[in-house]
Amino acid sequence: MKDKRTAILEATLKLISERGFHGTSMQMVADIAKVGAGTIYRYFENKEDLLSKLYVELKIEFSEVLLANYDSTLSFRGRFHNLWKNMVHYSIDNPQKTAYMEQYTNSPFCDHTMEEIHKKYFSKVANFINEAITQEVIKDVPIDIIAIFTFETAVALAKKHSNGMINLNDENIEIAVNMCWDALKK
Amino acid sequence: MKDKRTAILEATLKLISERGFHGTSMQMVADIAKVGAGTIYRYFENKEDLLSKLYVELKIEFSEVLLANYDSTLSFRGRFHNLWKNMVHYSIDNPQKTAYMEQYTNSPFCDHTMEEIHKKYFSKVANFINEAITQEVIKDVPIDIIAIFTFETAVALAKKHSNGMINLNDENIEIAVNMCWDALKK
DNA sequence: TATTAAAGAATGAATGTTCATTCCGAAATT
DNA sequence: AATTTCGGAATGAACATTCATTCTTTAATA
Repeated sequence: MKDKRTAILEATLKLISERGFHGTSMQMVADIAKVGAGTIYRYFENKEDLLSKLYVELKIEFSEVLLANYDSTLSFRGRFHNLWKNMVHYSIDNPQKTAYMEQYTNSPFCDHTMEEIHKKYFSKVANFINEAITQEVIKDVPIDIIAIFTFETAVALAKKHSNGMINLNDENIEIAVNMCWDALKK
Repeated sequence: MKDKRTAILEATLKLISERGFHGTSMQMVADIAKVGAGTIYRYFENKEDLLSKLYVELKIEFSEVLLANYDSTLSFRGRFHNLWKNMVHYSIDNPQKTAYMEQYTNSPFCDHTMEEIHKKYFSKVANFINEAITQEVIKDVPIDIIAIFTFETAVALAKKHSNGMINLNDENIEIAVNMCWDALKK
């Protein structure tokens, strides 16, 4: 039988991605997780702790996906294409996780504590970018600006796809990744 | 003395941008607006209605800012630069409004009703983009993809600036708008 | 048997909303 | 001009409900 902590996290993800923070009570989480309400407090300090732990776990998973097929024999452009497409495919395939992360990021829950988490888990991606800058393959621009053009566009595209507002088929993904690369390349 | 409806909207903006939906009660709004709690319900059906009306008003204001200095004698590139910079400057100068809109967009409050609102108020911007596509100045790509590369990057940059995570000085803005144009141009 | 885990009813604080009442300016009446 | 009447805007205490969290009891485990 599934571990209760995991069941609680999965229930939280499902409920909050569909109904938002304000629309999700601890009782609902307990019901969906098929767990007593009090049990949640054996695994998490309180609601805020639960939300924050879930966010961090999702971000770590996300950061690992990005470099899943990293291949240093490829050109920077090739590696970037892989990384970017990984991001889009993950976001499309996991709409609830994407919605949750976006919601959390834009809430006051997400304080400056999270910056360190981001720095820590995305350090390899940062190294890759910095290397590309050093080798004058992409523009010499503050890395946070590069990150925005890379991450935000991919996630936003996937969100709009999940909303049914655009159709992100392979052709459109190819178009988009090339637009992104055009923005970055020297 | 300031009109009460406006006072309520301003209080809501301030509180929710700082404390989020869940952290803002109607009583708090009433206190900040210096209004009785019941008075809110003379102007808005309920909390959801208040949040939605505020969002629509902000979006309309935003859409008007974009084309404030529209000048059809300029090149497409020139017009795009103006539009994009308007967006960034507005987002930087109005961090609370930006935070509120982002929070609302990523919440389940924001349903498909809002799509029509967006379509309506951003139609002039859409016309501009479509014209640029027709004249083969920018890539022939679904307009929603263009929109994401334009809007999301600008707003995300401004948000990170307001967080203190990057410093969006004039130089960086110039860099960023050029990156954006590189993504779009044919 | 002793210890830990789980459950879910109980609790008290907080929330959105309502509604009986007050207030205020303008019109009507004297 | 002075007084009364009137309408609706504004109020905020009161209400039912919901919520996060705690507590007590029961079950499982070693």
